[in-house]
Amino acid sequence: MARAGLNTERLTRAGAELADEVGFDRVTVSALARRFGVKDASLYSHVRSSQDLKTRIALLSLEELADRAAAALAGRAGKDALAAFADAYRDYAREHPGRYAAARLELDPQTARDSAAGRHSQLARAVLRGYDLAEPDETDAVRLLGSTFHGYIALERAGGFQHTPRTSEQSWPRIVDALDALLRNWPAG
Amino acid sequence: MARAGLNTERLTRAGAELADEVGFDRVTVSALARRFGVKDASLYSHVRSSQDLKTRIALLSLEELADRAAAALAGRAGKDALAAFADAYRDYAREHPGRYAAARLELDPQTARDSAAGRHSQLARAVLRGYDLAEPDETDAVRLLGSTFHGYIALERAGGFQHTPRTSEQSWPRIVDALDALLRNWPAG
DNA sequence: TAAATTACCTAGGCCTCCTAGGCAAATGTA
DNA sequence: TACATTTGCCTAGGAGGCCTAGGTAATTTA
Repeated sequence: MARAGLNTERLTRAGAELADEVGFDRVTVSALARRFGVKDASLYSHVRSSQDLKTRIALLSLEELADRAAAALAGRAGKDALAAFADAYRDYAREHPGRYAAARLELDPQTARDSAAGRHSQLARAVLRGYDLAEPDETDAVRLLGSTFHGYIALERAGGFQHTPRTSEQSWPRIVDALDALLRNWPAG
Repeated sequence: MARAGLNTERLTRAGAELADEVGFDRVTVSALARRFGVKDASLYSHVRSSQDLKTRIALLSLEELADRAAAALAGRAGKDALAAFADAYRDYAREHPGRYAAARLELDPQTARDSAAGRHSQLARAVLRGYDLAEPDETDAVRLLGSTFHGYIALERAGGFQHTPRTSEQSWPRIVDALDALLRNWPAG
């Protein structure tokens, strides 16, 4: 019989696509096998477990997201950079909801260290170079930005902003404005 | 044979405890049945499905969390209220990680309307009464607060703040300071 | 071209979700 | 108190997901 030509990389990519189509939590070994027209057991030559598959999708997504954020920041500074950074995350989450969810998967510490997570905080620090923050304020500001963007995207995706006439679209740039103002006037310790 | 004395309420409470012990995503009908020493099938007289059980745990948690936030706000205003509100969420997440995760479950629109979610945004608006924001800034500020607190707690729980010497404990009050400063100096549209 | 490797298979075990139908305990009624 | 009704939990069983062991056929290497 002809072979399907599976390998870890292809499975990971197909898993990411599947996540975007049906949701990250619905990515299963069985569903992925079905997509390739092979039996579940066949996937275990390429992927150790269902958890391993999900982790690989998470790592892929973190890389993609870091690439996007880096591209968005190139040549920008100050508020411009802040807005571009913010939009890079939000746009990725809208275009690739499954991958974005994957990027939020809890990784074990070692895997996290080997991931693109470090690039993400470097990029956030790059945004802050346009403002005037000394340590430890810079670290706190990085945390604030990450928290706010992630939190907003999560609440938006969960439909949390649909109960008032003001759209999520309208609030978003104003929240970026507010963060910009805050970073320019960070309170003294 | 003696009966276990199950009912929807007891199952929901036990499910919430189970969530805190093993994680919300590990709450299963089987695990809950085991805890009561009955067969899985027996639970279906009290709960329609696994999803139904999880939704009930989510609603319970949202109520509890709103109660806590309301109690924290009583008699406070301004930055005091902001800090108490923030701490109420974070403390609940630490004491009841499974319930907190449950409270973030995506609810269908009707269920969300019937939930305590509305109380949560009312409480956030109460915090903002200590600041001087007109609509639509107030709505945007509510969204910012919700996003930031939720995002921070999520990143903290995922171990996202463990890669630098600055602890999450140190950053948190500074982020509350920063939000207070921002609310006092909200940028003009 | 033969040997070694690799890709996928079958078979089967375990777990979770959920339905159907049954019996026995608790509760209501005469 | 006796019977009827309701209700709580049961057994049986199907479907689907995860994963292992062991096999065979396709491909690559020597």
